[in-house]
Amino acid sequence: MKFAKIPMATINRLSIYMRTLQDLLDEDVDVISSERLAKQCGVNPAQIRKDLAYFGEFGVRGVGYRVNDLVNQIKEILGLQRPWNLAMIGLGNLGSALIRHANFVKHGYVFTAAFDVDPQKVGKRLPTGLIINHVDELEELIKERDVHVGLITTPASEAQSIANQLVLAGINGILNFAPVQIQVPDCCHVENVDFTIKLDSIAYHLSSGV
Amino acid sequence: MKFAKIPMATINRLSIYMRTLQDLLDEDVDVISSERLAKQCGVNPAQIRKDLAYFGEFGVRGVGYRVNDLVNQIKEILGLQRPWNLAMIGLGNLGSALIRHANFVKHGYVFTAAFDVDPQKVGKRLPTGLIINHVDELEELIKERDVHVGLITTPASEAQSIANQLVLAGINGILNFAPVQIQVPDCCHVENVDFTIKLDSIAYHLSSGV
DNA sequence: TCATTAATGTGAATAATCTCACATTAGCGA
DNA sequence: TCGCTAATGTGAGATTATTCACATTAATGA
Ligand SMILES: NC(=O)c1ccc[n+]([C@@H]2O[C@H](COP(=O)([O-])OP(=O)(O)OC[C@H]3O[C@@H](n4cnc5c(N)ncnc54)[C@H](O)[C@@H]3O)[C@@H](O)[C@H]2O)c1
Ligand SMILES: NC(=O)c1ccc[n+]([C@@H]2O[C@H](COP(=O)([O-])OP(=O)(O)OC[C@H]3O[C@@H](n4cnc5c(N)ncnc54)[C@H](O)[C@@H]3O)[C@@H](O)[C@H]2O)c1
Repeated sequence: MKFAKIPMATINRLSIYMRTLQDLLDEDVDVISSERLAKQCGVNPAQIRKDLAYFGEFGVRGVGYRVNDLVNQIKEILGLQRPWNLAMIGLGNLGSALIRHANFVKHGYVFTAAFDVDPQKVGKRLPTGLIINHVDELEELIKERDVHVGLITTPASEAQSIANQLVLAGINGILNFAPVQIQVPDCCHVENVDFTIKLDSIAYHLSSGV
Repeated sequence: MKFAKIPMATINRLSIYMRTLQDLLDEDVDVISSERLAKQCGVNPAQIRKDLAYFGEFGVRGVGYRVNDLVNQIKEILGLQRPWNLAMIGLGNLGSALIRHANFVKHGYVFTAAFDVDPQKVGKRLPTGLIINHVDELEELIKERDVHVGLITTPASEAQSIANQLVLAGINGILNFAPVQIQVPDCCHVENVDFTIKLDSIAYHLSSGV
């Protein structure tokens, strides 16, 4: 089953499996079957086995998966055995809430740069110790601090312009929180986060006969 | 094409179309073809036509779609022609950032209740004027204020317990920001928001040969 | 050592989703 | 009025994703 094209959905599920497995580790669970893991993750057991089968054989037949090993295997698959450096662009309500959130560090993501245009904010030191720089210094600092991924939390009107600057600075991954579709060259991978889409989906389900 | 089962993916895309169309309205665009809209939304033109075809015929052959009409049609489909009342549970970093965000109101979502357990927070008035109540009063106030959807922004350890309380209070829709899979009866629709999954996906793409 | 067992790994079947290609039709101008 | 044009609406086909079902195999204990 090697070298097949990997479904995007598989990659996303691997993240979910990993989080659940990490919780299980905290509860001192050593081994888990695809059936039990599936129940906790809300998926089909065969789905888990198939997802993993794209990358190798990680289980023990008749036994299940060793939780600790599987976490490491999934980290390896996703490229999370190394730290990733992040830059936040836009330190408003959302950007500030995100950057102080401990969960990122826990998963190997480190903010090594933060940018804004507001003179009130530029120069300030964040709780993490990081200093907010002016967006004019974006290209220089992104290269200097080896930033891999940019998080856009500016107003929507600025998002495309920021994306352009990030691409110019050599960034290949963007997590965009602004509610616009940004255009980038193929070399750059964009993921969008938009909560209101999820709310709309709930509204639809509540309206249309549940 | 009526009365077919509607793909979940279609519902999510309708939200995206709607946002893009609203932007177009602001730019005084009256009419748009599926081709142009598709480009802006990053999808296939036939996809848009098919998505809309599940619900009726909204375009004009040879011309395109009237932007204003289509926005209204999509709102109708998604159940957004009426306001939805939200409750935020957990007014920490994330909850506070979200509740002061103007975008929700713009899309017809109104926070009518906010809950926490922290004595420092309970009783305080938010910028919107809403007062934070103790989570003990959750059931009572949710019924009283006709809340339809609950947003969980408590620590992960509390999320399941809050979900249980929301269900007991009669809530049928939950937007969960805590990084755990919560279990609810079928009558309740849950959507999860987890940014780190998106980051993992970016990490995967950056690692595996781009 | 070898049968038993339990849960994996996977080919095949099914289901869901997307894309193509084109017949259809509203609007427009001659 | 009628033909032309441009873009919709949609059946059929292609693709992608999920689930089933079972052959396979590591561990265990008699
Ligand atoms: N806050 C939320 O809960 C929330 C929810 C969903 C989406 N969003 C989106 O996230 C984005 C940020 O939301 P927010 O509530 O934090 O807004 P905000 O206004 O509080 O913050 C925006 C920040 O971006 C800075 N900024 C503006 N232009 C800039 C530029 N060119 N370069 C760098 N920085 C710049 C501003 O100075 C400000 O600090 C918006 O696009 C919003 O729609 C926010
Ligand atoms: N902040 C982020 O950027 C971010 C990002 C991703 C996910 N999340 C998740 O969102 C959740 C909240 O994150 P945060 O950074 O705002 O945390 P936080 O600690 O700042 O806020 C949590 C709030 O919940 C309240 N709370 C605790 N128990 C409660 C209960 N039983 N009932 C009601 N309120 C209760 C606390 O008093 C606090 O105000 C966490 O699950 C976190 O993992 C946060």
